[in-house]
Amino acid sequence: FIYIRVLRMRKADLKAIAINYCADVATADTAPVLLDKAFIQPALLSWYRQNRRQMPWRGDQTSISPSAYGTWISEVMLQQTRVETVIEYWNRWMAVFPDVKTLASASPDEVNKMWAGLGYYRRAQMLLKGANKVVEDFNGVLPDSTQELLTIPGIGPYTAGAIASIAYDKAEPLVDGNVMRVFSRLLALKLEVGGGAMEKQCWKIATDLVPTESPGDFNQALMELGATVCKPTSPDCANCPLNTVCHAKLLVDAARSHDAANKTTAPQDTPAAGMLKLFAMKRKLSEKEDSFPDTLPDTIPDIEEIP
DNA sequence: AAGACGGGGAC
DNA sequence: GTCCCAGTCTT
Repeated sequence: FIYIRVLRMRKADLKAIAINYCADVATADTAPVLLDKAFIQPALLSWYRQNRRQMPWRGDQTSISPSAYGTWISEVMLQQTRVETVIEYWNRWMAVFPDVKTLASASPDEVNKMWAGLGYYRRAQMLLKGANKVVEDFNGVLPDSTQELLTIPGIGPYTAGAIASIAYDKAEPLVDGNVMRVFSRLLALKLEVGGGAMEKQCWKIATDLVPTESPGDFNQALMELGATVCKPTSPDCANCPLNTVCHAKLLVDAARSHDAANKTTAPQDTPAAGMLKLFAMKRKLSEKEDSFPDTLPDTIPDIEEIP
């Protein structure tokens, strides 16, 4: 793998290597060749088991035992909504609608009442429609294949992957905002953030990366990493289990070492901030023309958008 | 491919 | 005030 080669170089050579390397990654059509699965999978799983947050749908601090139904409810509630907000709603919901059949027999008003304050109210009605479909078409049992899950109202690609992997232990991938951010940094993807190509590439990577063993924990680890370490702003690279194989961090470190060697003033104050600024530079370059400069600029442009 | 859908926390 | 979040459905 390229990064191993780079890490063995003398610091003085890092700048040039980083520039070439950046170009390599940028033009790579398929990211999987750059993935060190043998390292990433166990590292992420190990980190997750020691650092995961407590959530009732994971069986923490609740008498409700984890179920596919409970996972479904949690995943729908979590769409565009923060974990801390969802916890109390999930607990209340599960107390009133403990299983698929109870939910299916509820009225739209009862469902709305339990959803009040969560936002995106269409989700609640979709959940009700979905419960009815599960009762009618799947004998009251949430199916375990992504293909079947996708036929249920309110369940899209992300939620289908989440239920299949987390509740049914299937090696199915999943991609959400967290995963896209983690991948964009881990592999220094030079793709427009939020664009269709970006998302497509991330699904490809996720599919290649998800392990047969503990796929649910792995997928949750990826999201948990994005939520607590590889955050949108000020990522905590020092405590990241993947910081030795992160392409973005490599590039930032190279830029910093270039600054140190040339006695230029590093525009970034922390590795984290530097990473984000370097990415901003990449964005600007890719928008102008699809090429990289011969030398890194002495000052990195202000960030416009964070990957 | 783009727009709608909600409310709350972070900066 | 602005941006973003464990997305999905509908033009």
